[in-house]
Amino acid sequence: MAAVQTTSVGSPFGSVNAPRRSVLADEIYEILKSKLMDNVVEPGARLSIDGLSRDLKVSATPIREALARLESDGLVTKKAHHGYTAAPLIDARTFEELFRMRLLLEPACASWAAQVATPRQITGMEDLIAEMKPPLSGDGYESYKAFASQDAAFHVALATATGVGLMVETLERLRPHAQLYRLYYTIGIADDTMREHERVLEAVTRRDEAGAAQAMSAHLTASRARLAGALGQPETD
Amino acid sequence: MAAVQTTSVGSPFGSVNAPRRSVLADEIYEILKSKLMDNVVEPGARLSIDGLSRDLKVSATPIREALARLESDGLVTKKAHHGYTAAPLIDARTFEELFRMRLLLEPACASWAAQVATPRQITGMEDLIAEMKPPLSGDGYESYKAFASQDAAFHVALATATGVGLMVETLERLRPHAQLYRLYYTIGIADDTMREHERVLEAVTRRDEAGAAQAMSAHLTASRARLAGALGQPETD
DNA sequence: GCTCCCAAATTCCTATAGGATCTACGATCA
DNA sequence: TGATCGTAGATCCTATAGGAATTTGGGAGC
Repeated sequence: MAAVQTTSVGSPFGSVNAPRRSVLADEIYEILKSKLMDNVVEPGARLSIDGLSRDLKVSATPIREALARLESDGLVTKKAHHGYTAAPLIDARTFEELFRMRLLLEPACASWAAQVATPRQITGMEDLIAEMKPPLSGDGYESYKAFASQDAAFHVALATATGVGLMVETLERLRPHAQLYRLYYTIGIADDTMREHERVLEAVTRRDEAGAAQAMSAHLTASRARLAGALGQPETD
Repeated sequence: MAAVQTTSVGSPFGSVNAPRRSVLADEIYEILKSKLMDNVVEPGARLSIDGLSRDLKVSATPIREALARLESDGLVTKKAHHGYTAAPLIDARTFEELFRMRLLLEPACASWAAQVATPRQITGMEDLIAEMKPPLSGDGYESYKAFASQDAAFHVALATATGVGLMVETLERLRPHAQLYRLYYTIGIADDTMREHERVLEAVTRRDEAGAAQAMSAHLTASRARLAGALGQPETD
């Protein structure tokens, strides 16, 4: 490795000529996390250390380190002497557990946000809702993924507006949207999500804690009902 | 490394002559996790990869991997080119957040357990309460740690009795007792904890969901009040 | 006495090498 | 024909080596 450490053309990480501010293991971690969250790496797929090392043109050391972190994140599973596997697709039990936890956490989250959200945060959430673009009938997979990402962004912004870091961490750890977005594609998207977000935000904006909680409950209950139909169906993509 | 891989006398992991069933990195992870949870490694302490490598008589590779996992677990923090540091002691803000999250999660947890706990699970929790031994005045640090461990065990058993794996994971992720037990030592222990556990369990046993939730709320509120006094005080050990 | 600079030591980070383990395939035997 | 065994190749796991980055200590200058 050259003494001037730049991420130059030809390196595994694109062509930005900038001094390296992070270490390779961190960058590998982000790349792999992104691929896992986006399901570029299919749930259940083998992740070969040597294969990734060849693909990304780095040694196994940062790969191992990144995979170790991702294991603790719950995004991959490891079996000794067998290697790593992407965490499996959500099953019916986990789906129910996930919504059960969300129905416990997120109405409270909305209620807390109704107490303390700043006008700036509220405006930010309005922007997020305005930017949501439900996929049109016949749109490709990517637009469903983008919509799920926008959906997630609203929920994260709401959690952030509570000012309770542990709430943000707890919800992020559940990774609802990364787990659910493939189900969106299967059953299509209704416009209801955006309207439901708006109702949550309206209650937050008028500092109506109970209303915010109730609106979030309604959103999640409806979301669960919408997605549940997709659980038993094979992928259509 | 010999073809017959045994953890023989003289290896870093004690003197049990048994075939190796796990890999070194996993074992290092458990050792370090234990030291961090038990505060054998002080909060805020540097964790030198080379130092640990020398101490544990293994190469840096499994150390790095174990530390990477522990980073994602939230037990250590890493700064590029500086290395790893044990996560700091709980501060007042985190303390408040922690109880806020617990007051959201654990009453619901108790309520769910009241719905579905098996008689066997209830008996198990009774045993856990019976085994709790509050430290006597003048007892050493270790008995406080043991009590905190018993305290934690009851909460974990209750979460397990809900049958909701995500609830168990979510509470484990918060690691309340590992974070709080040093505060127990500072302010001493009242007998109230055991009585409060008993009240929770009585409500669970008679399937009183609301009663279980209320008893858990009361327990956590009292626990918070008991421990809050210790937060601003310097360590006395 | 304080500050700055430089060199040496230490530590972090990654690549490489080698051994252990697993998997797949072909050959042999009953 | 099916089961078993052996071998080769692939992959996982750990140790070691070397370079990069940071820290530490000592000396010089103000």
